[in-house]
Amino acid sequence: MATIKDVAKLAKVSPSTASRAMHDNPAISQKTKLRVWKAMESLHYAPDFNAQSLANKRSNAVGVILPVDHHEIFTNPFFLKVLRGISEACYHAQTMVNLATGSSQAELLNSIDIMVTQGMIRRFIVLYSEKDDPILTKLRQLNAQYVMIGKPYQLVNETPYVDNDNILAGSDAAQFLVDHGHQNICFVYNDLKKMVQNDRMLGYQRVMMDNGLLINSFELPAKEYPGGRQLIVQYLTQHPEITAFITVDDMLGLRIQQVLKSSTVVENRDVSIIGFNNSVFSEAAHPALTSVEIFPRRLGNEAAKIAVSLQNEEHLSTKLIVPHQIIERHSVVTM
Amino acid sequence: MATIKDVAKLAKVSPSTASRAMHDNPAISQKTKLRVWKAMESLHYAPDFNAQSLANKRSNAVGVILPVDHHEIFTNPFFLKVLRGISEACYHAQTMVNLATGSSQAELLNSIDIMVTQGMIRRFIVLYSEKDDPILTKLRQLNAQYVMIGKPYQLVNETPYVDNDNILAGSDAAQFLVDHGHQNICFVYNDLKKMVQNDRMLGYQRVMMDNGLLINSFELPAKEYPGGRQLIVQYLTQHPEITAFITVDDMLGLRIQQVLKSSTVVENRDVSIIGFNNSVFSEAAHPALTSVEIFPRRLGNEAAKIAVSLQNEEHLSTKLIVPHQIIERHSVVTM
DNA sequence: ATTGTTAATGCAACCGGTTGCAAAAAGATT
DNA sequence: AATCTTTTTGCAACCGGTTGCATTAACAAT
Repeated sequence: MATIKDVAKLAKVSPSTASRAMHDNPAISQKTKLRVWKAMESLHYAPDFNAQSLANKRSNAVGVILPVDHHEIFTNPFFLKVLRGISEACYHAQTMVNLATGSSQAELLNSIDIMVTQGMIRRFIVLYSEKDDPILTKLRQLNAQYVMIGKPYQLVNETPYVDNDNILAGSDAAQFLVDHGHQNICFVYNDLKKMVQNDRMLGYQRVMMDNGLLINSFELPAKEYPGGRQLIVQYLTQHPEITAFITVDDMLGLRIQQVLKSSTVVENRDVSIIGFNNSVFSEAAHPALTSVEIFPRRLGNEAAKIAVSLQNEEHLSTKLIVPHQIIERHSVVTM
Repeated sequence: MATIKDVAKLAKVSPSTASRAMHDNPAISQKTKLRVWKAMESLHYAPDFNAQSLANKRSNAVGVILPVDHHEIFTNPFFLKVLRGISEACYHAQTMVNLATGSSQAELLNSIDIMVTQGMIRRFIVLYSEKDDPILTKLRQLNAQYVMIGKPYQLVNETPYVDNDNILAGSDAAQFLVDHGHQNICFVYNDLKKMVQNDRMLGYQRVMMDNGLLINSFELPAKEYPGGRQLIVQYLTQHPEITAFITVDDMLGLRIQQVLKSSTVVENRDVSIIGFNNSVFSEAAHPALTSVEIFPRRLGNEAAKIAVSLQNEEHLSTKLIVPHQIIERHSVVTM
């Protein structure tokens, strides 16, 4: 591997000049810059990552923070898609991607601490947003920059983020059902601390109110996985008026669908379902699930682009809204 | 942040002694070691990651290589689970996890090159195994160490890997069907260059031959996603004798299931299905898919443990076989 | 005590970059 | 030609660790 000294030698300048030329420092004359660039080229020079981080006291890697997953549930393909998007953007930005590690919240917090204090990583992408997240407190306390995927709960204006317009998406889903003649629609969620879920619910509520319809919601807690069958049957029997569900993730929709198909108690009940995330599996379901595509890869990609451009102390709060799109399949029928 | 000089000062030794004490170098006396350790403790000292990498010319991060995904298909939750396992192990080993980036094979190759030559990352975990993979050639050429998840195609004996016994898993799946009275069983795959698929097929074949049964296989190529419906219908009509499928991934099974349920052409045909990977969605299907659980998190975890313990030039080739388990649900019926 | 051996420590250079500041070069002014 | 400005460059220190080798301390043997 060529070092900057090799470059300097070849260009007949000092290493410091080579370094400055490399960074297009205005103090260096055009002539020598060209010489240095040529030398870099011909030696296939690329700066050493660690040396640079050490000298700059700041690495140009971004940290990626996945939600801790308590119950093996959130092996949701969504995150993998997001990761692909991040990976793509970081490739083009010549930036390394570092996964925060750990399997509990405490471990994750510690991991982030290490990444910042020992690894000099100062920019993070947080792949989710939930209320009162200690991770964010930690990041702020460490003086690290971060972009979120999902709308922040606090400091909305100061935090750069990329998100779908989940309120709108929730409205659209609800409106879609209303347009198909449904009046008794239930919103199914998981954990309202997650901002996505919260926002989608808000959107749903707005449409219901605008149409003078009753609001129904049903929590199918993460802990209930993979059971929850009981809960679903119970809800269905207690609410015979419900003709449609909006589920905050396709998986919940799929579970309801399964219960509907397999439980004798609620047999022959025709219930429509619209989910979110357009997971590959919703397509394989029968009937194939109508779902809201939220373009996770794009979310990741944009988030990463923002992350790599984050300046040191500067708190510019870019926001970017990625569109969503209802993918119509067969799980919603007209009343 | 405390540096090693602060530690040295506090322990009244030179930085070199502090460094050696920290690494438990036998040249340092027990007395001073204790003094240094105490100092480290009280200053909450932890070595700077980049400085260490620079001085050692080797970082203690591991690189993670996901398969390139050509058609947005392999957003398989499998990989996310593996990642969780890796993340967990690396946390405990105080090792950073670096994702190789890029969205094409060429980009990935380049990314790996950069990680090694500029980032000094020398240990990788390759999350898949396929025949004639240029990624491996690159890794070898860069003199990097790697662990694979999945049995290597070449250099089986020299390459450390963790895998399920996929031949056995394939056999078990086939035997399971045979035990349920099936004789005409078809093996459905995606891409036989993937070693998992290849091995499972081998296992399947062995059982069929041992039982004097005919071997049938059916390729449902990745490119056909999300279509392939035609292909499935075609296969089913051309092979009326088939009563059961083994699919190399649950998703393929789910797709066949869907076709069976929704196509009038093949209506009323009772076909059993057993899949692999026990994805969350197979449970939500109707009938719930019987599937082979391969414990991806464990695979990732073990692979990471091996990766972090990989010595510099040494080619010890640990192998580790993670058990599998058939999760019996309702998609296989007795003939 | 003196010398020989071995164990324990420190000096100084190095890893590959960056940067403040002084020095040299180039250009402008008288 | 001498002096003053303004550009352009290089010296040397630094980032925070590691390590070969010389040095010193400790101990044993005579």
